[in-house]
Amino acid sequence: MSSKMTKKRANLRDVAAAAGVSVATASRVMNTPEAVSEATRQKVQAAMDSLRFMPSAAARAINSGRSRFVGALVPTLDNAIFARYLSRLESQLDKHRLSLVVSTTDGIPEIEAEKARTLINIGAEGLIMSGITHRPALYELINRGGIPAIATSYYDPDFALPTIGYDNAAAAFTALSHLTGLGHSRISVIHGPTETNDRTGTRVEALRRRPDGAKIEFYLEPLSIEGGCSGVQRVLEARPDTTAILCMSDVQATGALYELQRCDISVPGGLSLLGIDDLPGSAHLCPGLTTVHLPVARMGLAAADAIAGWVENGTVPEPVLLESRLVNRSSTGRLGDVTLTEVTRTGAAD
Amino acid sequence: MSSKMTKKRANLRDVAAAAGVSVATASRVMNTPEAVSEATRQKVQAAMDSLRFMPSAAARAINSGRSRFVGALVPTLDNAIFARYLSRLESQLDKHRLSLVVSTTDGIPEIEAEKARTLINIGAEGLIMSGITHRPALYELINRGGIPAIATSYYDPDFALPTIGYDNAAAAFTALSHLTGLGHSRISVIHGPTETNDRTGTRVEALRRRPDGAKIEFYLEPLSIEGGCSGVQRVLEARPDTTAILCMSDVQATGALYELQRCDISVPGGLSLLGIDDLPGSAHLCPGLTTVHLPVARMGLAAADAIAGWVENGTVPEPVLLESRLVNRSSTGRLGDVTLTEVTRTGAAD
DNA sequence: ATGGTTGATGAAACCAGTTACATGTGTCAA
DNA sequence: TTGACACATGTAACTGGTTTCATCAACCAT
Repeated sequence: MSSKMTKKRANLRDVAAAAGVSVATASRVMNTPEAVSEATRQKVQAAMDSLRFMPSAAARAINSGRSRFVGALVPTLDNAIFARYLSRLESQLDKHRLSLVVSTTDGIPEIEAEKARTLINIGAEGLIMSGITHRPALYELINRGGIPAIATSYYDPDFALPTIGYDNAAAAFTALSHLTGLGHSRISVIHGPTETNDRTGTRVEALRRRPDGAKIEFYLEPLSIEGGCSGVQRVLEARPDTTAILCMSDVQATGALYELQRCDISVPGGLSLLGIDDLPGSAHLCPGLTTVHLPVARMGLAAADAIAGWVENGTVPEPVLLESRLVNRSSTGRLGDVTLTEVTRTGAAD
Repeated sequence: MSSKMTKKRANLRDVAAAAGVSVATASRVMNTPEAVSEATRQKVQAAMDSLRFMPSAAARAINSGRSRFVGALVPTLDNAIFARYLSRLESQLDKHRLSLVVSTTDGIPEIEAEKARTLINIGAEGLIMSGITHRPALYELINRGGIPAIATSYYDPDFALPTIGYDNAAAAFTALSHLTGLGHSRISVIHGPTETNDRTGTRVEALRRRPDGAKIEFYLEPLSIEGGCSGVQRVLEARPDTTAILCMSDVQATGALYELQRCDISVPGGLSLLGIDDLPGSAHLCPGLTTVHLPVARMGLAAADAIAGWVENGTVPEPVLLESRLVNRSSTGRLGDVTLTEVTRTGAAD
């Protein structure tokens, strides 16, 4: 055994001692090398290399008060809509030299609050949440720490936190209007949980309040392809005179389309199908899914800028409303009409 | 103006002073409350509440030497295969009370090295990378800091770092064998970049070395739906006698299927189509995409356990080989045969 | 020759916690 | 009555950097 088996990672004191300088000088070599003479710089550099010195992130953070990362809370990563959003969020945060910690909540408020606590415990400088419905404990946490926090996927200028998102009620109504404009009045809506998901809740509520002359029935299903499948089964059984199915998410619409095809019901000849989200794959279903495009990439970008401005300069961001819009592909048609509408080839980039 | 506008966040000293105790006692209230008398505990707790005290993550980290988060480097979040993987990675890391920082590299080694540096700078305790081809600078970084790091999506027991993944060559060969077994011999392969992506590179190389009696031509295309579309265009132009198209990723296969349908070429009647990945949506294309299932969810789970064990106990993980397997749906058929094979309804959960 | 300025460096305080060790008090058995 | 011991608490060292301030030598203009 050698006399010194010190495996401990070298710190700045070790480096300084090895180089025969003070810790202050060693520190300067890292942060303000121009303030150190060339000879000393090289001495210290050599010591750092031979000791395999790596600065401690925690020690840095304790001085700067900065951790250089923020946390995002999303229901799931398995839905492409969130993946797309996070993708842009991460790349834009990177431009602000900020990293992204991702936490999934499964859409459960308790888990969200718990994960938010974890994010703050590990040092997140800011929080980006999904929607505006959260546990009181989460708000207390944010208030207590004065943590910059924004809510996304939902626009509400009156909300306590800055919101960056789209008008979910308008998106649902855009979808409904498209169907009623095509002559449909017996419409079945397949949607995910509304209790814990305010985006879905707002969409459903908008349709209940402004049925636009249509007779709408609602079917609650899990937010998955399978949910879309079973939703269609229920619709066909309970309401065979339905002429159009409106899914509150493209994931469910994908499942619905699959099930309709399995039942040999042509779309849009036999039944019109409409989604909300505009996933990357929705354009490539057959027929291409008509849907309401949600600008999640722009949202990721805006959210990144907003939280970055807040944590860097203390600028509390303004709410941002992003416009959703109908993407007319081939899964919807005029009532009683078999002519296909023009195909929009690929999804929009935003 | 009030006499004290001290906006600075309260620290433990402030709390201790307000409660009339020492910092040590205040600290104990947080960490070992059972070692503090009930009366003192309440005094301190009250002081913490009124001062809105929040412990500093950095100060904690500097003492414990733990940051409680690890970093993952993936090419992109936009491909569902990575989203699925990260989804499971994150949920399993959470069981180890570890958070996940996600960094995307666009498959560019320089960006990967840079982002790895950033991850370590902000304090990541471990690194989970994709594939085994990286810049020397990245290895130096890992070695210098002695940072636990594993490579995923690739199995190679001889690699310097522990690998957790599948045999990419075997996956490609499984796909090829399926096609040759159905009588196909004029096969066109559409694949993504091989220079920067060793997973794709290994798959392509495997097919070049063991063509299994087939005449294979290779078409390099971007790893996107559009890449699949243009790949099909090139195949139809350059090699119209092709009887089967093998895509090295489901994303490209999705685009290929779309383009084939646009050209009124039935699948598998006119042409067989095969993918690799088994995305959640692949089962719901029409026809359902026959593909090689890559166990990315199991991989996320294994990677989480591996890196957690390493950072918690110093246990260097063993390489893990995960089996891929063919998922036979309806996009491939016997040469000259129009009979559809049985449909596998949904993707496997792993 | 001398006062002023610049440049390089070190000593020590500081950030915000944790924790080893010391101290003091109260209880109980010998 | 005293020694032993548990319990509650305080003192101060410690984590690993950054930064302020002081020091000192070299250089330059007066």
